[in-house]
Amino acid sequence: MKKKITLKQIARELDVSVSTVSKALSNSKEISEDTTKKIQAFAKLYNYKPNNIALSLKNRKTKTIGILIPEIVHHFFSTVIRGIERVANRRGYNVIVGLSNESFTKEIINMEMLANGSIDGFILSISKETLLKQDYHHFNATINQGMPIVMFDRVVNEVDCDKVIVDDFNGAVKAVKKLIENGCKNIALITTMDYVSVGRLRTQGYLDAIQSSGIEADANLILKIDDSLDVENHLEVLETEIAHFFKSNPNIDGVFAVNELYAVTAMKVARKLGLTIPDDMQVIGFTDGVLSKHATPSLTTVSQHGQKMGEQSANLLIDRLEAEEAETEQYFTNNEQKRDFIKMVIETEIIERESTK
Amino acid sequence: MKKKITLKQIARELDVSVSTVSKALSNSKEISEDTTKKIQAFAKLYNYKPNNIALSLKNRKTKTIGILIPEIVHHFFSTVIRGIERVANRRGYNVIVGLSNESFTKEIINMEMLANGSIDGFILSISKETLLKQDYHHFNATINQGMPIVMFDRVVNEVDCDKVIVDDFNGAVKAVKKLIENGCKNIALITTMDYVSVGRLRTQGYLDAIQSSGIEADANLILKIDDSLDVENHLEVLETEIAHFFKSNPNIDGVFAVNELYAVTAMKVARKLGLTIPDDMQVIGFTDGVLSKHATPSLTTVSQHGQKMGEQSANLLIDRLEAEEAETEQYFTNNEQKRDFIKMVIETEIIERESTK
DNA sequence: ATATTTAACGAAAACGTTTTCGTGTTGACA
DNA sequence: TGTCAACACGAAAACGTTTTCGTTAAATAT
Repeated sequence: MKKKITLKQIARELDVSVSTVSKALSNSKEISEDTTKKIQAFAKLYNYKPNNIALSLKNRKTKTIGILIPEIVHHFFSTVIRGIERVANRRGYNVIVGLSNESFTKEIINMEMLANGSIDGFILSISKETLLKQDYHHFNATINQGMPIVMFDRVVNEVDCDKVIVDDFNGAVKAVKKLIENGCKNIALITTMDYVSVGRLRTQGYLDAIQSSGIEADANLILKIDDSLDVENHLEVLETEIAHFFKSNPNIDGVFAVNELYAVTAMKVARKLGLTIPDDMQVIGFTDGVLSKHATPSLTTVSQHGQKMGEQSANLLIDRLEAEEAETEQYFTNNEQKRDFIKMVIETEIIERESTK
Repeated sequence: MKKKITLKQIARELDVSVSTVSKALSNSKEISEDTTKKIQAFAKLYNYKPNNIALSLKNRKTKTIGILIPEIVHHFFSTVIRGIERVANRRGYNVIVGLSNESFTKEIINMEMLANGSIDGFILSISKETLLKQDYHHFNATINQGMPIVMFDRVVNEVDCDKVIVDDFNGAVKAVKKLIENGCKNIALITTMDYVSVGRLRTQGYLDAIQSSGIEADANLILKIDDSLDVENHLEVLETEIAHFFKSNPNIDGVFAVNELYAVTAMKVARKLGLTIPDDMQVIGFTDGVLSKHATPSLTTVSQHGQKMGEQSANLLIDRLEAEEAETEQYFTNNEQKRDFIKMVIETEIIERESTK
């Protein structure tokens, strides 16, 4: 077992000082060509690689960014991570992930665990419980300690930071308008409770699209699902609720659902009730995941481009980190020329598949 | 902006030495009750938290484990991560993830990036390209540097380390036997190319189950998909290949697929060909993901318990890390009492749903 | 009164780097 | 021969901790 070699060991072995080794390895012209070659050869032979931790301590930056998300077994979030990892890696950063599991406490614990030097900045999406409590002090606290945060998807006005969101409102409008164009007269909405902002925005988009088409919104055509309960045997509850909903409103000929699970389940229930899709009922979901692509019939969805969100978030964060760095190196700190916080909106796109005409 | 406070600053402010502050905060009885209280109060007021990087450097361990997987937008892998994160967090560790994207080179780059002090050990699943090249030197190299590795799912005999695998062979056997019990006479296999070990094992299980039932294996009933190509417009290729396969073998009444995508696609194609499931054809897939659960009809699958695999992997790794630690503290190193490498097998389980009788 | 213990604290090393600032030796030049 | 660069290298500080080993003064024992 050959433990990793350090500068000190190289120095001792070659009978030079640590500083000489360090300089030689960085090709400093302070060191003679002879010794430089000798040291570099030795270093290569023993596969020397500088210790990241020591570098982090010295440079006071870790070159890693922390991701904090509610859940990882979730197509949307994993695409976002993929996007983040992609640009992070390209720009020389690592990513460390924490899962809040939708819990306020775990969110805080994770943040504190990572904020003590392990990372240079956060990219996160707020947990449901935190949104419900509306307690955002931990975000502001870490920002105040000088650690930048980028929020994506589930964001909140109470925190001042860069944000990357999808245009939930317009996405919903687009979807509902498509249903209207396709001839739907009675369009239902299947949504979540209001405290998750994205659900709320999509609901507003639905209402707006309906009303702007001269149709009168009918409260009976809106089904709100409480998903705060146990997720596992949630499925049957969901099916029976939707079944009941469809039976009480037999005139429904179009459905807009705020996520793909609701949409797919709606299709399944409709089919069981003897309806054919898209002839009797057209369905559009939000979030373009595996389910949408492989359901039968495949589902028309509003794509939110998770990977792109991740990439943008990472770029925003790293841009800010490197701006800070440049600023620090400036002698005359030109009056706190801070970049303003950016709210980036990722446009949605409708992916047409078999569930609409 | 209140930057994080350090021991040195506390010491200066309170006019004591750094050592005193450190000791007071750890409740050393070397320090008088008065000063201890004073220091602790001050530390609390300024929300002092020790810097993780400094601790890592001092202790020569980072309390974080590196995950290296081929892909994250993949239900199985994300459940594994969830499992890892769960026990890692419970046992005081963070996780840092790298994605190889099924590429040999990215796998190496990621390993080298993390192996230089950033983590204490690896949990990984080998990329397809690496399996194809059969070049495992980078794994052995990092192991030789004293960094423990746990491999899961896609493992390989050439590397000596702890491994967590699912019983692919028996899982396949179980699935095929169930099809036989259910009356299937001509059972097809849809699988991948052989170089991914799990695919090979599942294929062997299929063959074994068929033969042990007295049926003669028919090479025509095996469809091998080459998934090394572009994944995105892979779907249509997949569908046409399966359609062609089904048409040339109209007698097929049972299908075992080595992953859920193949299984769901098979169902879709079968349906288009006018077959009803499970009456005309029964289908069982491997890997219990979202697709299986929400397909119509829902898919009977062999569950590989990804989260459990993750949990076991993390426990194996951390156990080894802490064993090493204990060993280091021992004065009389009792003759390299190393724990042998463990190969843990996670039993599969058949989840019965609508695609079988 | 002297010796010894104890209490309470500080100095310094160590973890592995990088970088600034010497310092000694050489050679060139006046 | 004396002065000064240039060259090649080393010492030390710094990043933020923890821990070992003093050190001083007071308290106790003899």
